[in-house]
Amino acid sequence: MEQLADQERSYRRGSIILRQGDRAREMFVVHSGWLHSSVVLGNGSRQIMCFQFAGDLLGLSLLAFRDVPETLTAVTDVTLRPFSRERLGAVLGAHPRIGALLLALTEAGRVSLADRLASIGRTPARARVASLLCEIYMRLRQSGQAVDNHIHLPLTQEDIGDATGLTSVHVNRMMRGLVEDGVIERSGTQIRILDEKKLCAEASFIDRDDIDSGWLPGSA
Amino acid sequence: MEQLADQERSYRRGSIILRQGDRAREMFVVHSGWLHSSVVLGNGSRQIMCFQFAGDLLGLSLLAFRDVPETLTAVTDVTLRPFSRERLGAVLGAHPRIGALLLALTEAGRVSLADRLASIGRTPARARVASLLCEIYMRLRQSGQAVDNHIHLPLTQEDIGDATGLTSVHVNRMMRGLVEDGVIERSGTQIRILDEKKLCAEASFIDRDDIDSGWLPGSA
DNA sequence: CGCACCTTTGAATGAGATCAAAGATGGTGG
DNA sequence: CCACCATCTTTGATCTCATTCAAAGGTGCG
Repeated sequence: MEQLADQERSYRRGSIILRQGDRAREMFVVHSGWLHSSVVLGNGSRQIMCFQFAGDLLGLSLLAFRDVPETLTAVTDVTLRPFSRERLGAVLGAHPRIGALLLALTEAGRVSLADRLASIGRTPARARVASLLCEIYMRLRQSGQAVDNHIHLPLTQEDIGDATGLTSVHVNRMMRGLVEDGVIERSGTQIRILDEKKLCAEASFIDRDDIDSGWLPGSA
Repeated sequence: MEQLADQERSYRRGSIILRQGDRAREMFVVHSGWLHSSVVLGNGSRQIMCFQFAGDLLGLSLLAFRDVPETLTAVTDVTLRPFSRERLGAVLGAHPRIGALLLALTEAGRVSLADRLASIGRTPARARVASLLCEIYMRLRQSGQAVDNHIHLPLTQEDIGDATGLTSVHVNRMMRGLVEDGVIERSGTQIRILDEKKLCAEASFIDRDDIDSGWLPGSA
């Protein structure tokens, strides 16, 4: 399905792949590594919207807007496979099923963003941090990147703050609290989930079903 | 394009069209009226995600999930035109262009949600209220429902609070402040934008381009 | 006209921000 | 291999914005 992409491209940790406001050229499939998309506001503060892992699609906003609405930053070293809008258009024309599948994926992304919005808008700091950890943990586990309740979290507390709408100082206190209460364990960038149930409960975490593709039109 | 829908259905102001957690049956096109989609968390608080007006699509999450993730509530009396997933699937199979267009629309919805997330996560109360007013005003104006800088806002301050992550008490104080500073004017559910520039500036409002559909595959 | 709901206002409280500075950590170059 | 420097984490004190609680006006619908 994703032979539509060109050859791989590599970026260093910290690189900016797309900058908000730039004219968009292409979209990407993540081949390896972590990224996040964020918005920087007039007052200089940053809101991280979501994190992307291997297999995720980047820059689909190009489908709707000429100018990139969100900055894409590499959290770790990454490799991406770019593809153009025209190429995607051709594929969609030939394979309607792929269009429908993309539609479902995008919609799932929207729901995930909505869940984060509820977390930030309506829960206290500790729940927001728990929610972020929970979401990342679940996603990594689903793609086999969580071994034994144990994940690699290459984010600074500043990053976590920008994703949860908190200051890094307060993130520190909340994480510390989660450790003290035996919910998680930390050493460096490694995190172990000691009490998944409690973590999910504190986060008001909603575990969404897997994507349901039974309705898709027949493949062409 | 939207002959795929069945006959119109009417709902009273305050009705719940879809309830989170229910098994989804169908999607809708808004024919007339206002709605909003929201999530209620375990602690009883509610986060309103977005508002829908005539022409908007409802319940697309059915494309990805069996269970409805967000509650859909009628803000005013509304009329909707339902359509099924299978019907949409058939249309997509026959007209890839429509799939691509839907993809662009959904992506635009995602970006709009991201803008709200930035507002709630990273701006103070007054900016959040300004941002919500700004967004609603722009959307209504685009669909010709704003006459002379003047809109009908059928929301309680509680609603506005649930959309901005604030309490209704604080929303009241912020709105009052905007009035005192000559940014808006209110009487009942009517709102007049006196200083659009100032409103946008306070809101860190980002006016997105119109949707760009030049790349779509040829119609079938 | 009366009742339900919404808006407005004030005072007290509290969660999270801000400011500042002292430890850790790790990557880099010598 | 070690030392150094930049970056990140941790901690404390103080401040402030927003919440909470409570009660008094408005408004419109039945």
